[in-house]
Amino acid sequence: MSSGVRPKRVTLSDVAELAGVSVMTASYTYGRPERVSPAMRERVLEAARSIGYAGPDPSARSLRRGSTLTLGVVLGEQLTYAFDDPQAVQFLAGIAEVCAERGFGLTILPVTGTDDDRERITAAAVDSFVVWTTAATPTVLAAIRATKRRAVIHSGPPIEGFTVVGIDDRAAAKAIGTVAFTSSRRPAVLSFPLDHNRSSFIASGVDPADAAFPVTRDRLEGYRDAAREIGIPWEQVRVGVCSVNSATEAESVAAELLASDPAIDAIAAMSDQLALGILRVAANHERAVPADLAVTGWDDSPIAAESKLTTISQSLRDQGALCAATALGDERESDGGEWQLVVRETTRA
Amino acid sequence: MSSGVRPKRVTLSDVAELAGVSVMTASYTYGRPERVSPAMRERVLEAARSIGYAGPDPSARSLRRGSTLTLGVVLGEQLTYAFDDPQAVQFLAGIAEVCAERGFGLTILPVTGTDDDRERITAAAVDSFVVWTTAATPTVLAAIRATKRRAVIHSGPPIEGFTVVGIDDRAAAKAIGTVAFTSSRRPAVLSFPLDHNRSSFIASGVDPADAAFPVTRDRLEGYRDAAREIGIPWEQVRVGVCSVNSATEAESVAAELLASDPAIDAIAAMSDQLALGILRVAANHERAVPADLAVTGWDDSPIAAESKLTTISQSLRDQGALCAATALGDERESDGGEWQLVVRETTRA
DNA sequence: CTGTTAGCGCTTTCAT
DNA sequence: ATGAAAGCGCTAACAG
Repeated sequence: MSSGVRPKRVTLSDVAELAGVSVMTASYTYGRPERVSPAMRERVLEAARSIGYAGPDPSARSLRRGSTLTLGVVLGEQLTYAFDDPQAVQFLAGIAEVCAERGFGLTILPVTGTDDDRERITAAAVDSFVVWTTAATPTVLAAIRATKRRAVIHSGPPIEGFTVVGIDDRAAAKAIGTVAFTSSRRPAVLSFPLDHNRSSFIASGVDPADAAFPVTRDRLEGYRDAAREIGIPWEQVRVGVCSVNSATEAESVAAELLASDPAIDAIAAMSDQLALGILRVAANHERAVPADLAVTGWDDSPIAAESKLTTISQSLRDQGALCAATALGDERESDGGEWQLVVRETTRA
Repeated sequence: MSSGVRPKRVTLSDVAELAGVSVMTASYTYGRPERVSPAMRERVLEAARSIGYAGPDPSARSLRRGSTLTLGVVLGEQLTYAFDDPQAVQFLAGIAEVCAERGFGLTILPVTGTDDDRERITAAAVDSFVVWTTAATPTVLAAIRATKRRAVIHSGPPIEGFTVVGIDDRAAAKAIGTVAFTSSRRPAVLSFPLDHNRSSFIASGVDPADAAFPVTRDRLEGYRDAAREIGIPWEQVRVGVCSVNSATEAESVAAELLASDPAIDAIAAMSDQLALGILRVAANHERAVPADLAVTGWDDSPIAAESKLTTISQSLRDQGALCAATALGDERESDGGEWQLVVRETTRA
């Protein structure tokens, strides 16, 4: 007796009847005001008000129109993680901005890694999708493809059926890797997770192809390019894999990394967060940066500026906006996002 | 010729026809698998696969069922701001968790302060709403009420038609204010914005009733209670209003506050972020904490622990979850969220 | 400017 | 276990 109180929904035809007009006139009052005379319009609205009609039912409208005016954003794993990642949040903010501008709704679709993922995606009442890189599991991609709706994926290699928006991670990694590894004999890398296992570990000669996440893979490839170019075989380069993108996590992995090989004299990290962890470890161990240890980040977040970190600048916010605009039908303007190498004081000249 | 390529949607009846069964059998295959023999089920799914049917159309389903299985979250102003506020993000994460658990979608509804707000809310295909405090403008509340759908608002005083979930801000503010102002002669407050103007300024004897945001109002009232209880008239208590919830902003307002009256020896801040700003200013001005200046925060975020800050502990994440559960129909378990006073080292014994 | 007709794609009865 | 009929609430498409 408490929850099923649906007081027999008020519909457009109730309003029309009360106002003494046809249903269409009532409909036009809401959807095409210009087709209705001001007088009629007022009469209809008055009737609506008097019986508490709040406006056309969204589902009915969507069904009839064939469009929901809503954009779906597929976010990585436990939403928890997504919201804990400042980069993801920025990305989302960019999307939200575009949606608000165009009167589009914004539906969040968490990917948990379970079977429901497929279902949750097919069940989403959205016109198109934006996929955040780390959420791009095969299951998710397949489910989205099956819906035949427009989909944009942020970053990564071309994928059949998806528009990819993002920077060229490999090229950028090569660029910053080259700076990071300048006059280094023992370069190393601090990496994002390779896949959904999210375990942290340290290894040498990690094959980028083993990374399930495209971002991770592309950046590893770029760092490898950089190492090779300065004549260091990739097999000698240690990679510390961090399970999450946080400075705390990076601290422990970086400490372990340096313990595993004290000769390491340069570490390229996949985010400023991670780089910050390295800087803390360096401070604790009295390793001079960049003299004893060169460090680079990625993202040019406020942290980077504070820490004088050499980093890659890309506005996740802008990329979010670009992804949303593309998903909503804009013709893509550029072939990918822009990026800049920002050289500060944590690398050797 | 590029966007209108709708290849004539595949519907359930196409699938049924191809499988040689009635539409209902096909429908049951998706919605009530147990009512269909495994053989039939497989035949239907096979047919679906062969013509690329991805599953029932969400809008049609919602229309028929009378429910969208989606929760709407109304977030404050420019989404930008919402996502920049770690507390809001935590709250959102809590909501997302509950939604994911129950197979509900989650639609974000930004409030921009413009007229579209009303429209965006009525047009949202959601079953119920959760409103983040700072988004609770009269327009928004009216629009939500008009939809007659269930709505939960986080924090603040009772509002007709809404369930309020949250802690008793006034009581908590009085509790922490009392600790903050212990043996203080010149207490002060660092506050959230009073309304959507979002300007920063400093004033004495601010009337809590002037605060449009319920959180701000309730906390000011609590601090006032605390001040009075120790015999200090509220009119003498300076309030520094910060335009945004960030340490940087707090730094500048706190510096100004102390400059305006160097005798200030205690500041109660409405968030740990703000308190952090005060601590920085204290450090810069060589003011010993808590001896020369007592400081309190609010939220017990990681910052608070790091800074040994006396604060109020309330899990925004839990509250998000509680709001979502309530909005989704759970009977409320408690009359409000729990909170604890966490006394650390920034206040005088 | 207003009205008529038709039906979006699905699922809830209520049969069989 | 399967099916036939009816219609959720709305708007496109066409009259008038």
